[in-house]
Parts: sequence; structure tokens; C-alpha cells
Amino acid sequence: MLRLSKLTDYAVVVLTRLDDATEGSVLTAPGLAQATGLAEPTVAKVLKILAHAGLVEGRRGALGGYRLTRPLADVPLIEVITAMDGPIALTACVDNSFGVCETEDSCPVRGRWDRVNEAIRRALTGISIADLAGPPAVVPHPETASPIFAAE
Amino acid sequence: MLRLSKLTDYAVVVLTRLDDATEGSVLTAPGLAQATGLAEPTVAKVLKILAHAGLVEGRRGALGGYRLTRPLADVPLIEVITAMDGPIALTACVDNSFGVCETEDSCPVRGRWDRVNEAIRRALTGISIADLAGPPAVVPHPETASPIFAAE
DNA sequence: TGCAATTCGGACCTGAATGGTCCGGATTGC
DNA sequence: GCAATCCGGACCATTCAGGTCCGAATTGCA
Repeated sequence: MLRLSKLTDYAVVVLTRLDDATEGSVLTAPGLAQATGLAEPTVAKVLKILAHAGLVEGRRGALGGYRLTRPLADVPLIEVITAMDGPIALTACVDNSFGVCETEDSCPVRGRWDRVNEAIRRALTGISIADLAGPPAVVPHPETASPIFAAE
Repeated sequence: MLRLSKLTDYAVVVLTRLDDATEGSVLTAPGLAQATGLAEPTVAKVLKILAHAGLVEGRRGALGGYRLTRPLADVPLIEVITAMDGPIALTACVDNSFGVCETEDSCPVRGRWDRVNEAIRRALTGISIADLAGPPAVVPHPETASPIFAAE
């Protein structure tokens, strides 16, 4: 279905919540869980991954918690997706992995998916998390707006 | 990983092969399987789905087989993906499906994914199957990573 | 008219990956 | 020293895609 994992969805929700208190203060994982309505362990897992990717910063000890490392406007959606779901790769025949495909010579689309990957990558790079949580519907008309993807 | 299913990949391969003999003649599923190097049942399954989507046409009986209903240049990639993987939908919170999400009011990104879906949808609409199988499939040296997709 | 070849449509099973949970260890503030 | 919190990993269950198979319908040929 060309869908991304739920964890990524959760990540966006958590990040958005985390944006509410970025003024020096931090939010705990249980607090975020309650605010988002998600299960505590799940939120903790998401935060761990995000922290590993450098999108959030964890502070240990009592009065510890998480905070954003940058404003959400500076976080492209693709970065979150890459952090949560791994690199964008529609098929296995990507990144020139020879040998995995037993029909290399007879496969006429070898390496062609790169174009598609790149197109999607570009589309995702042009959208920030702030855009997702941002002001009401700033999506006028993609064709007139920024040419996120170059359909050549 | 934001990946699409292998079946979609197979579909593109099969469609490309099918394009070799679109001059009135038809190709059988076993024949296509041999030509593509894929398993027979798998090819048959792909063809069934594609036939259901109207992308190919099956002719029963002896001397039967499959043929394309239109030139590959007129088949946008998104049509194949939709046929194989279902509609493009990155998350479950799409198309205003209320009720499925227990944290509707506290979810700040509700309906926001539509933008992303639309962006990807557009990116995929601009690419046809013919583009994937098209001109000089130059995949010479993987390590050098020649930018097949003109990254402008 | 009967037979063989082929597609068609569905159901079925297996395997992998995601989603979700849990526990021990490390760190920090009181 | 104690409590609260993050950190890192391992762990299990469920879901779903991938792949296979079989019977039914259709068509061409002898």
C-alpha cells in the first residue's frame, strides 16, 4: 500500500506535542504518552529512535525528559521517515545491489527505480513537520506552488 | 521502509516484457515466467491482478495468452502501484476516517498526511512504465553511482 | 462433437517484519 | 543514599505480504 509504519505516524504526533514546551523545559515520556493518548512504552520507543537520530534530546535523571533539538520547521518529513522506517527504498533492486536478483540481465528495470525513489524523496524533503502540524491548510495547489518534484 | 511490494516490481517487469510482443500476438504466463525468470504461479498472479485492473487483457483457451491494452507510455506508474498495492495511503488516518483513532482530538496531524499523499501521488503520476523501461538502461558501474535521475 | 490447452478465480499456507512490551543498567537531582 | 528518569537491548505476538495450489470456465483443434 506504499504506507509507512505507524511508528512514523506516532513520531510526528510526539514531535508536535514536544513542540509545545520547547522553552527550556522538557517533557517526560509518560507525560507525552498521556498527552498523545499513546501507550507509554510505545512513546518511549519512538523517543529513543528519535533521540538516536538527533531529532530530540534526552536528559536523564530526576526532572529529566525530552526536548527538541531544532524547531519543527527545520525538520523535513523525510528525516523522520528515514529515522523511523529506514532509508527510502521502494524495491530491493536499489542501490545497485547485484547478486540478489537472479534475473539481472533479463530485468529491464534495473536501476530504474532510482528515479522514482528520488522523486518521492524530493516530495518528502519539501515538507516539514511544522507543515504537517502547522496552520490550517496551507496547501493551495501543488502544481502552482513549489515544484517539489520535478516530473521532468 | 516506505517500500512497495515485490508484486509491484514484478508487475513492471512483466509489463515491460509484455511490450515486446504487442503486435496482435499474445504471450502466455509460462512464457513470460521463463522470459522474466520469475516463478510461474507468481507471474500468473501478477497477470491476474493486472487483468483485473484493465492493464492487460487475457485471452482464454488454446493459443490464449496476455497482451497489453495500451502502450506502456500511457500507463502511469501510479496506476500499476494502485492496482497491485492498493491506493496510496501512508497512514490509516487518511480520508477522514473517524473513529479508528482513539486520540482524534489530541492528534495534531489529523488530515495533514493528505498533503504528503498527494505529493507522492503526483510524483508517481508523472512517471510512466515506459519511462522505467525506457531509453538506455545505463547501469554500468554501481560503485560510481552515476546519477541516473538527473538530480539537477 | 470431444479433447486438450489455457486462462480465470478463489482459497490456502508459510514466513517475515512490524508493533508493542518488558527488564536491567546508567545517570541525575533532591 | 534514594527516587525518578532515560538508555539500550532483547523478547514475543500479531498481522500481512509472498507464494502455491486446485477446480472451473473458455476456446481452438482434431
